Amino acid sequence: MNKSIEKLITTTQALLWERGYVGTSPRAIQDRAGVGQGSMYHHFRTKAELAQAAEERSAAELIEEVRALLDAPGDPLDRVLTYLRRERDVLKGCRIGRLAADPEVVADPALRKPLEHAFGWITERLAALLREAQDCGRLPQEWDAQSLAATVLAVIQGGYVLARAANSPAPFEQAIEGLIALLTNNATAED
Amino acid sequence: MNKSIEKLITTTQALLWERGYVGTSPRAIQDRAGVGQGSMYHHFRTKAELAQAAEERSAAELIEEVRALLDAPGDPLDRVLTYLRRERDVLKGCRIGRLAADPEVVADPALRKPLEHAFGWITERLAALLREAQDCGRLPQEWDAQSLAATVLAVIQGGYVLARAANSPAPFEQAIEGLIALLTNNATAED
DNA sequence: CAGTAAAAACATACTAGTAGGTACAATCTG
DNA sequence: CAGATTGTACCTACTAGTATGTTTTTACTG
Repeated sequence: MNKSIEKLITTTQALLWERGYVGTSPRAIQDRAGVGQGSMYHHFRTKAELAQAAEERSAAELIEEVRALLDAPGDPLDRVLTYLRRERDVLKGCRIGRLAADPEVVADPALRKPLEHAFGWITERLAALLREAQDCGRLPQEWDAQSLAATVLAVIQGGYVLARAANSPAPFEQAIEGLIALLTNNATAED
Repeated sequence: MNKSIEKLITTTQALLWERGYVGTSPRAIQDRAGVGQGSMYHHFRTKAELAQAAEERSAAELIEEVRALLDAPGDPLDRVLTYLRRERDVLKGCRIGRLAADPEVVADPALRKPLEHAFGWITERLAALLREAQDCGRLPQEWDAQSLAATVLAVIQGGYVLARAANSPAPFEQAIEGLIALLTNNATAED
């Protein structure tokens, strides 16, 4: 067990979430982690390398949380709705989506990969559930599950953006409710 | 006409879009604008003051562009769909939404206000059109137009996030197509 | 099992360059 | 020529490290 490495990664995760990649300085990481400069640069050669480790951890944690919700037993569409209504610290935003705003993250393949992986995984998992929902007759067969999955994830990510712009969770909640109305009151609802 | 003021504002608009508030330094603004430090600090007392002017300009421009699209003649729902399919430089993201990621912007009321104003205006305008669409019978009356408007805007903003994370416009386009399917293939479609 | 060698871990000092300004003199412009 | 504008110098603090020295572990030998 290396205590310093662990502390550096969790601290960097927190700072990346709060302030993004450009807004997070090595010094801020060291101070908050209570780890000296020499230590930090011993374990991680650059800020980017440490950020990458932190991103990978955050992506894995997010995937694990979403997997737990979406793998639950029950009706597939209901599980998607549960995921949509999941409790969130809305104004804090998404630990992964936040990083997509940083040009340095998007430009560096190593820094961008964890984002692509997390969002790719969630989209695929949602698409699979939505296809199940189509097979159950709860969604029209002619809809494209893959596109719909992207829509679901986009509403969440966009909801965060609107909420932070308004400094209020209300737009997030409205966006979610609007999507739920769209998903539950569709052409198959009258069967 | 003050040439320096104009150049400073348009340059800051561009830099805020590209790099956000934290990532934009006074020096970078001066260099790209070709304006000296003395000039800049003569016209704008702080970086925040200049950023605010740039944000207000960007918000006004965005509103004007959206207004032009949404005020066009024709069926209200079709106008929303046209807005959704509008051409965009997807990987560049939204000039306003990008700033919601910056904690310093969200924390400062003066810097946050233009975002709240722009998104508030667009949401209201969309909600009005969606209500019209309900009155035309193209959307179910029981849906809440305000929530739906938030959903539409969230899909766009979230689409940008997903696209940048994937370094590809594809997730954006999928999210839009999914939303269009939801909006056009609903319970009233069988009337 | 003591002793030691090597490596891993941590700390301190230093660096060139940038962030976000202030102070003030010089220069336009009406 | 007064007031608006601009250029230059300067400031303190921070960024992203490098360089170097000091402990602390671990691993092996006799």
